[in-house]
Amino acid sequence: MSESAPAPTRGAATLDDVARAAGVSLATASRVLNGSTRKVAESYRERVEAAAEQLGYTANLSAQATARGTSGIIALLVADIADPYFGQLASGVARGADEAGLIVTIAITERDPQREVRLVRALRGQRPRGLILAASRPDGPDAAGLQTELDAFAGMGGRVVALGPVGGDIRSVTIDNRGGSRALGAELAGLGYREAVVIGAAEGIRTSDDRIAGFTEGFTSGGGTIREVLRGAFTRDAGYAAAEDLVARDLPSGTVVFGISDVVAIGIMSAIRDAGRTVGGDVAVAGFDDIATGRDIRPGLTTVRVPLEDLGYRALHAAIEPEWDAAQPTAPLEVIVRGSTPPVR
Amino acid sequence: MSESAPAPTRGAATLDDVARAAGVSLATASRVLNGSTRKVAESYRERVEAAAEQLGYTANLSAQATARGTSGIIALLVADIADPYFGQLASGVARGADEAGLIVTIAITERDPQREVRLVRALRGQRPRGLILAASRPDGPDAAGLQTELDAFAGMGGRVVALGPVGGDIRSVTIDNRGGSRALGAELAGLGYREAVVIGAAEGIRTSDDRIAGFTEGFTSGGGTIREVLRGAFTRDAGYAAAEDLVARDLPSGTVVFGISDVVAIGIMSAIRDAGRTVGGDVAVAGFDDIATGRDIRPGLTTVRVPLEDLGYRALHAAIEPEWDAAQPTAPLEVIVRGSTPPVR
DNA sequence: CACACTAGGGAAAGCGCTTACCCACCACCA
DNA sequence: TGGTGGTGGGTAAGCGCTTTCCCTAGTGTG
Repeated sequence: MSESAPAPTRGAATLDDVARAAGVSLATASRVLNGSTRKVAESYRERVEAAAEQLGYTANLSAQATARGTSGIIALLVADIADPYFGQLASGVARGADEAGLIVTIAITERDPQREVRLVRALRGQRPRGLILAASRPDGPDAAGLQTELDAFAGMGGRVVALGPVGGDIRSVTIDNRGGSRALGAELAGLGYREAVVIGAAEGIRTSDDRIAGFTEGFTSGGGTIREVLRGAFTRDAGYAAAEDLVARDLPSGTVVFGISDVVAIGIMSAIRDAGRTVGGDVAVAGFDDIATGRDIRPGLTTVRVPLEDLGYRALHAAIEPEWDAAQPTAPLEVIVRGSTPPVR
Repeated sequence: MSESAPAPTRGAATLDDVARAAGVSLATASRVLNGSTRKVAESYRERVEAAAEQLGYTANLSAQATARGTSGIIALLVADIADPYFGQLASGVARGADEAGLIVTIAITERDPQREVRLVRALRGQRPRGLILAASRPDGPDAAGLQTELDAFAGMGGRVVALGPVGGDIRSVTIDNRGGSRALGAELAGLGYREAVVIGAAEGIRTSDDRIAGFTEGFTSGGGTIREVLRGAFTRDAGYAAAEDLVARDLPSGTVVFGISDVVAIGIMSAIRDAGRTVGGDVAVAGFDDIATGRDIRPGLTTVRVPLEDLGYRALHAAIEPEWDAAQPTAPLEVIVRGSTPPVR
């Protein structure tokens, strides 16, 4: 009688164990279990499969990667995985990777450019097939160091994909930040708003700059005025702090505050309320991204819908597809007006 | 003069390249760069380090894992990374892993038990040092299959850590779901509520069952009555759907609805509002977990604070520490009363 | 019936590392 | 001056796979 427990006594079953159990050579076992162009006779195939099943064999991916010289790994670099923006993005990446039979490893930059450089270097050790950079990087002093690492990465055969436009021959998945916020600005002007304050991230961060520029274009061409542009970061707390300051100084009723992202906008809303003002009729607020939360807060947050999950999915594909159409249709953005920006009566 | 560009022309620099460039043996280079108990003379060390730097060498982790027979990888299994609950948890895991110099790979179960089993098996291929199961699994029909995979995993030398109590010799990081919700129930009864409806996940899901039981104890012992327990899942949409149904049928003003988790509670709040009712004075709502969003919605969501980030961090340590005190002090839970459950006047 | 071919299994040479194990060399001591 | 231990570098044997070659059979052809 044969053992029915698939448990090898010590350690994991190796291909060698399987081959021995099936009474075939290592080569044949490999061909059957881990794919090959070579055909294997049905009778052998069955024996190998049975043995593998019996031993609970799973190929050792590290060894496989060493032997093949390439590794089914996709590395994903995000600023903060607890942030819903990155969460949704990661979700799309994970889905795509799963479909393609790839594994995703994740690393957190904590928005620290130096840390980002270190992480890219460390991740290189895995010899990933692709590296997806979702962390927004300023084009600051560490950009050179990053570029060096990315070059090394690419020189190693890995593909780098960035979210947002970048220089070099790096593939990137972009959204029309400028156009989206222009449409938002225009829409708000159309609703009757005439005064706006923008709360953005630090100058030099491309996404932030683009959104600010677009919003300004749209809002002013619709007849509005940008009273002020404050700088913070892409976080809820930065939005809160900036808005707190704003309210304390001077924030006339009827003003609309544009937070560079929904996360920021949500912080802004809280600050406004904590200061005893109300969001909507008194102070209007708008964001960008359309994270899930925006739907559930009251009033609902006016924003620009970004297909984040889809973006992650596309980034994954940009990382694995041999050919890549750089001029690929960028996902359409859509302005979503909710209660946080009621029409000015 | 020496090259200043650290770019190897083709492929990544190997340890062999470094050794050759430094004029030392492979063994010495390995000892210098990748740690060893053996000492290496300063002069050699310097030469090796210079060569490595010069070539932009980074150890190939796959090869290292194959040779060492162990892999600095921690696998994390979550139901949905876009869900803030798992996002915060993952954040803690990532932080701990980073501190320990480990890499985390993430996989998404999509709450599908069969998929979970498949994923555990696939993840085994990486021969991870540890596997953290954060997906809530029902003790359903697939439990046996999962257990088999987990045993195989453990038999391979990997450590399995589950969030929430489990059988077997699996380490687990738990929180006092029952005690927390008991306290919440008591608190709500103390605020004057007398009628409650609970919206939980499917029967058999431990976390849900514990929270329901605890809440029931606390609320009834405070003089309240549980009118009804509805079943859904740990998602916003499930909460929404259940509450929608509830409101349509019959939901007297003054009732408090306890959502098994904040995510569910947030769905409940939206459904209540979309039905034209108001949250707070009319229908009260409470949740569990204290995800970040709960702070920013209005009224604020009454909940039980769970240190999610910390939980993830502890799970990571449970996975890597050789010794593990199962009876470790479980993080204290704290009831947080916010505007969604005003005192009954 | 001899002669190409064409499967298709197996032996063995890697892949990039780690790590016994061996050994030359240099004190140090009696 | 001849042991006798450290030190510390190098050699080579793996780790678990993949893949190139080689080689034996089986097949079809004139």
